[in-house]
Amino acid sequence: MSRKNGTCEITYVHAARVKAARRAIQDSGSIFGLAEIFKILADPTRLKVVLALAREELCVCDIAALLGISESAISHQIRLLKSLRLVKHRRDGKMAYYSLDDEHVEDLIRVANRHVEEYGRRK
Amino acid sequence: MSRKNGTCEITYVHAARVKAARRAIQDSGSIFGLAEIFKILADPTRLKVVLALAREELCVCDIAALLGISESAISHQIRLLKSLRLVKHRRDGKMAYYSLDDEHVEDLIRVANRHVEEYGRRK
DNA sequence: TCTTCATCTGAACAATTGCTCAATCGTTAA
DNA sequence: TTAACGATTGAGCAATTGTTCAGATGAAGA
Repeated sequence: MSRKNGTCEITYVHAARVKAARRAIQDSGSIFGLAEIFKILADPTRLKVVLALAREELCVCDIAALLGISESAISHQIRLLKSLRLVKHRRDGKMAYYSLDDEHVEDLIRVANRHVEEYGRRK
Repeated sequence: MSRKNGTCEITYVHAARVKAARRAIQDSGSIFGLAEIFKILADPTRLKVVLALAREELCVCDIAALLGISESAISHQIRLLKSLRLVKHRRDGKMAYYSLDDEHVEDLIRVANRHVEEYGRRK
């Protein structure tokens, strides 16, 4: 247990616990990748787009009208969703049709919803 | 189907689909609440804190040392985690011990990890 | 009491984010 | 080729975010 000038008297107050915790972090895959997938679902607009595309194949135009946001904004967001492979697209003439391309995202939203409901209940 | 000057010729190109999509969005609970829970997991530091606390009860000092970040930063982040009731604390003299206070978060991380692995595999 | 130390807080900062605007691309039809 | 139009892109912006710094708070021991 080494010293760390100024701050905590001892670097690790509970060395064994810290070691186990470090293990837990290392064992859980790519932290950065995890944060990335949560980050993309962390915005209400993107979340709505994902929910909409989980149900129906839609064009940018429809999504923009549905959410009351510019087509440009939707296009920007869809680009992000595509970069994480959450969404796939199909071209048909001038239009591009988007749909969900991931079987885990809906599970993710379902589980998150359970937390939200639980949180509200025990407030 | 009304007109929307300048942009899309018709507000909804596919009215029926848009209606179903709107339903899907409305049915899925509180979008804002969902985004909030995803947002709190969207940062690598907080994710590490959550993973660590899921395994071991730790003090701010330990977490800061473990992650190589200032105790102040950890304290700020833990405050956020407490505000969403993901983390609970216990006082013992001068020290405060934190631990996970949510049974859904680990599931959430598990499902997200599945996506990350899947994404990597089919790259 | 006074000091120490773990923790917390608020201000400030750089970095990031989500949007709008304007311009451009790519496909279709005249 | 030209015009129309859905979609895309990049610049610019206001707002938000994660961190550091300095100071405050609160509990334990001298």
